[in-house]
Amino acid sequence: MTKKPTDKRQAILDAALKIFAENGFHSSPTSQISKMANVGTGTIYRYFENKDSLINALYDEVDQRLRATAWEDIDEQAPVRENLFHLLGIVFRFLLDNPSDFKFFEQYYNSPYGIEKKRSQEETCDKPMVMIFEKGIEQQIIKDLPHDLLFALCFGPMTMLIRDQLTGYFTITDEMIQTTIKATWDSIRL
Amino acid sequence: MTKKPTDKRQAILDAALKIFAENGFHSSPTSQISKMANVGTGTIYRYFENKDSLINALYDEVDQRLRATAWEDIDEQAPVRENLFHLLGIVFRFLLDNPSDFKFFEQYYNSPYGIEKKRSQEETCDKPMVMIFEKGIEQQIIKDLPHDLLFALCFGPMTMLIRDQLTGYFTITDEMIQTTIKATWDSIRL
Amino acid sequence: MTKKPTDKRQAILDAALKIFAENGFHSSPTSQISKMANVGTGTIYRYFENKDSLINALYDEVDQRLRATAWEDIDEQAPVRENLFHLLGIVFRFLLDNPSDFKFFEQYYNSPYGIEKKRSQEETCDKPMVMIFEKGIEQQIIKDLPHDLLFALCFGPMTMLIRDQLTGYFTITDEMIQTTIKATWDSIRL
Amino acid sequence: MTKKPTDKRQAILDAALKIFAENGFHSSPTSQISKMANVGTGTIYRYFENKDSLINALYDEVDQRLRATAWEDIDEQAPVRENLFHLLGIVFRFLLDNPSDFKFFEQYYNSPYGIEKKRSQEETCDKPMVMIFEKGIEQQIIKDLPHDLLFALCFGPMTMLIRDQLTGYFTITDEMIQTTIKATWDSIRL
DNA sequence: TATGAATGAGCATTCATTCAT
DNA sequence: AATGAATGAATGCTCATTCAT
Repeated sequence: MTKKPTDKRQAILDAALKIFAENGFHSSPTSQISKMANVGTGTIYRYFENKDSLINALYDEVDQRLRATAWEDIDEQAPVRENLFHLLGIVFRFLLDNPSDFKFFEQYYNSPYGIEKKRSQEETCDKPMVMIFEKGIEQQIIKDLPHDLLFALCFGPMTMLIRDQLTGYFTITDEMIQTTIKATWDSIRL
Repeated sequence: MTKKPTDKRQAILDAALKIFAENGFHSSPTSQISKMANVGTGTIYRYFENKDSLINALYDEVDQRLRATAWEDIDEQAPVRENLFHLLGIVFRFLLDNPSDFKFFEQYYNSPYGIEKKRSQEETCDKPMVMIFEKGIEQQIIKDLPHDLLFALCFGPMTMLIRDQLTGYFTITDEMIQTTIKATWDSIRL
Repeated sequence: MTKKPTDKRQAILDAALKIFAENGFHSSPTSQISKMANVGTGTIYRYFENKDSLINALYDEVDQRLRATAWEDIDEQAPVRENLFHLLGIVFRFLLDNPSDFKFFEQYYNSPYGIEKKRSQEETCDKPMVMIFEKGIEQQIIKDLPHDLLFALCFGPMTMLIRDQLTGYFTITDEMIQTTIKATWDSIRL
Repeated sequence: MTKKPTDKRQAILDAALKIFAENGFHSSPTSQISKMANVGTGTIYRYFENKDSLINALYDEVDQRLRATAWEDIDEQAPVRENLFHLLGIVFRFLLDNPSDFKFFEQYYNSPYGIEKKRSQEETCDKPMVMIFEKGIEQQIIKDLPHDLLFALCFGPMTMLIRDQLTGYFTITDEMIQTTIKATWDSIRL
């Protein structure tokens, strides 16, 4: 049984993610990616128009993965607070466990790519967040603030902590995760 | 009155900051920088050993600028809460008013440079933060958490909001700044 | 029939030899070499790690060529004197007929490359020389001197004459070659 | 008492000789030369039109030095053989003791400079050689060969040995010098 | 469909030379 | 006369992309 075409595409994406996360977009020659993916140099161009396309496709994939994770086990009937704690915990854990995804994301946002992409919050991992926010505001549990602000309050601290951990600055414990989520909750609760 | 040698060095740094912020390190040819700085290509290498040196020197300069701003008008005798609100407000405003500084910083941290630099929190804009944290903890006004975590809680949301604004996502109003700071305070207060 | 990959490598070596011999290593841009070889600039770097590698590979090639020539028609059973005259004649002729090889060699030895290479006499064109020397010494036909000295006595005059001829100083006739070899023989014979 | 202008010229020549001998013409920036000579970068251009001029002037100086050495203690009345042995010994020793001069010379001859200069044998260290050759031939002590050939026979072996020694290949002893001169004599004597 | 050799535009960096002081 | 900051042409090398097989 031979590889399905999808396999090559996926191998390229997987290799690209690792290499981009490690070295940055511009220090990651396509030749290195194709080598790690065990495909020919030209093959990348059969699946992606050019390097930029590959980067954007990779963003979409990582974004999908994160979104799927965020939805995981969300019980729409559960209380807002419980859902938020659950979701933040899952995302936190996911990003810590998938540092390449995190690094790629950060790089993407802080580059011309991210600016062009003009992250559309509605399309990211935040459908459930929106649901939680709206329900929380309606129930007068969460401050009535713009979603963007609530979003930044929820993910800003987490993001900064993970970045610090990845630069070797310190180690995040499970307890620290809970403490952070608790503090995050304090910042948005009414 | 003739140009001091510092002028050229500064012209290079200024040009580099703008171009790096706009295009990223790797899409910013030294030739473009020297052109914008109105100096010869070779002149950059009289002031900086190589492009990496320039980037690191630029980081130091921006860091200095931010640190100086953070210390501004801090009255050590004033209440903790007041000092924190003041400081966060100033930093928020500074980063919004100096988007190139912000973009450069973010890029730097999310690149091999930042990882090598291993941000030493004690040396950044946070001497006053440390003071505030310690005093707040001592007075049982602020949660007794690691400084790193408190730091992330203070600057994470702000950072994410500014990034969003710079990607054109929305506009941050003065009222929003105050709201954010208030929420930030809620996340760390006891 | 298509070009074998070796063709491009060889074309690069050939072009490099001519240009190096003419202008010296440092006045021979890789762009000029690639142009004369009818290949793209980057192609050089598919076959050689960098310019230094190219130079060293070229040395190996020229060395091989000379060595092969020196061995040519050597009849191990023939008398020492006959063998020596034959070999010196062949090498003399070869270097006169291949001035690029000669110039390249001289340049190589009088540069940091040659010093690093630390010419290992045993590995150059001199296996047959060693044989001749040892046999001659054993038969008490040749002076019992260090091989290095015998080597210098054999090739020093020849080298200097060829250099003079290449600088346009005068023309070496076949008779001159024979006279030189005869004199060389006189310097080492017992 | 301040430096005479000549001092600076000489300082530049001295520095250039060392640096050229060590690194080759093209790996010896004028800035490095001026630094070692303790003069300003521009100062070189007050004494020499450009780098090429400096190289040629340096050649002339080294050449003068060698010529002066060769003439040293030559007693025109002494026997040809004695004079030749004396002169070769002095030159051999000089070149061994002044490796920078030797290396510079070799580099010069094996470069486009040397070819342009078209070494005029009459102008080098060989006035005394010519005298010796002519007298020797007249007295039927030396083979009646072209001066060029006699010259190559005299200096070829010496040159090759010194080069070998400088590449670290082996060490030349005083005894070796005498042996070499003796062999050289054998090659040109009748 | 897949490959990887070949390409050449693009970039960091060097260094001979100039010229204002 | 002497200086050294400034210059920019020149060069080695990289890497995204193409295309013949």
